[in-house]
Amino acid sequence: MTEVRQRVELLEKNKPQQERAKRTYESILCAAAELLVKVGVERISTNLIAERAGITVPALYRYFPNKYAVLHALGARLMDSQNTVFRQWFDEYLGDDGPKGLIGNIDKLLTRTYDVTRAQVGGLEVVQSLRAVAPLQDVRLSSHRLMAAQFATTVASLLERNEDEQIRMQSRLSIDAGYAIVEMALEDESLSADTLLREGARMIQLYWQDIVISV
Amino acid sequence: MTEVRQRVELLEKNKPQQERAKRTYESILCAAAELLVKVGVERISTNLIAERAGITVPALYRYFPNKYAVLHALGARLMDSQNTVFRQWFDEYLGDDGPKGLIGNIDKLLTRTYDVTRAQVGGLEVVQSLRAVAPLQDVRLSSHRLMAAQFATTVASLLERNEDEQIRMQSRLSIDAGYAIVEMALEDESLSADTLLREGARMIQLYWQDIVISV
DNA sequence: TGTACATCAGTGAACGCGCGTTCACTGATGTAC
DNA sequence: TGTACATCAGTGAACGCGCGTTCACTGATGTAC
Repeated sequence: MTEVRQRVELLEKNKPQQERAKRTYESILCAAAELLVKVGVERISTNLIAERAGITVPALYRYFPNKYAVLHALGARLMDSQNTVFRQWFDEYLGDDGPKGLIGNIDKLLTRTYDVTRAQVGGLEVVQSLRAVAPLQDVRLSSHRLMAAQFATTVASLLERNEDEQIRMQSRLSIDAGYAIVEMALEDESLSADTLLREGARMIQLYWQDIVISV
Repeated sequence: MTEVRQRVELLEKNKPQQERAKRTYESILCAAAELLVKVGVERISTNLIAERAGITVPALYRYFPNKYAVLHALGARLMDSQNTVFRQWFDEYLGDDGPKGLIGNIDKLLTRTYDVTRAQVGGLEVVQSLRAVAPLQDVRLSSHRLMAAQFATTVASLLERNEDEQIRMQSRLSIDAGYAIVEMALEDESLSADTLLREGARMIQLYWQDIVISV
């Protein structure tokens, strides 16, 4: 999605420095998250955000150039949480017995990712917006690419295999499948998140067992 | 996602009857699809759609009560195509040797779904909008539920197993995983769609081989 | 400890614009006779 | 084959409203002396 469409400034303007300003900044992000749930991406506006945050619109413009920058900040924060979860999981289960520690504990990763996304107000809506709004797509994509790269490098070295195109692709596929399963569990409330995540993890696990065996 | 948020009328108003009206109707859907690509869900409007379709706004209101109804029609049409692809694949590969015909040919299903989605202008953007816009979410969910139900019923009977909660969930998981992989191939152009779909199909296939064995 | 002052933070008011929506209307189509 | 007429399809003009954005301004905070 490197195509151009509409270029939009996503960089934030002034950083909040004083205590009061930091509270304002947070209340903007918080209001935006709530509105994402309440009215959706298609209806959210700087006016609505400022009103809900209890400030005037020019105060919002002090920190963000437009609504996309607000969503960007919100998305970047969530991707950060997810990356952190991944890194912690990775460090925790990367044992001495090759890639088995990782492959055998994918359910933990999915569950923790589910929990951390669910914990943030509007977590699911943020992810969906990152997907649907073109200027924000790179936030999600580069997060996934980062994790996939880390996974690929480590697993390749554990298997004493070259880190080739194939294993990078397999890693990326697994990362995205994992997130798709988490999103599915969040989207469809008629399903049991628990069993869904467990089965989803099993699917990815079986895939990697097959890859490992065939080496 | 049965929560209320904003209720929006999605039913279409007058059906086009005359030849000219059918062309108008089509040009509305076509313009909407193009605009979804060009400006995104957050910016699309009845004004823009009418302008691009070469008609005036009241003409659009003759057929649709609002922009959500237009997106709904667009989404329903795509889901229909995907359902048709699924049904055809299902009938084609449902052989006499149990579920092997289906399980062994998941790559065909993914490829055809990819092709049909790619063929529609704004196909990916439509799917992403169905996800991100709350009043439209049921279109996608019920499509996936339908396919999952069909798959579950058939596979359960082929395995001479009860169609219980578990096999329904496993079917649903597979359906959604499949679509996630197709969307991934459409989203990230830096990946080879071909190999991605093949590997993704293999992941789902290994999952079902394991389910079949454990009976 | 007190205060003057620089800088940071937020306000009120205003703007032009595109949005969704509706109205009474004109024009196009198709068919009954 | 021609035409009158009912119905279908699309128009032009208008509306109030919320949007994004900017301005000169007031008020709050923190610190140098």
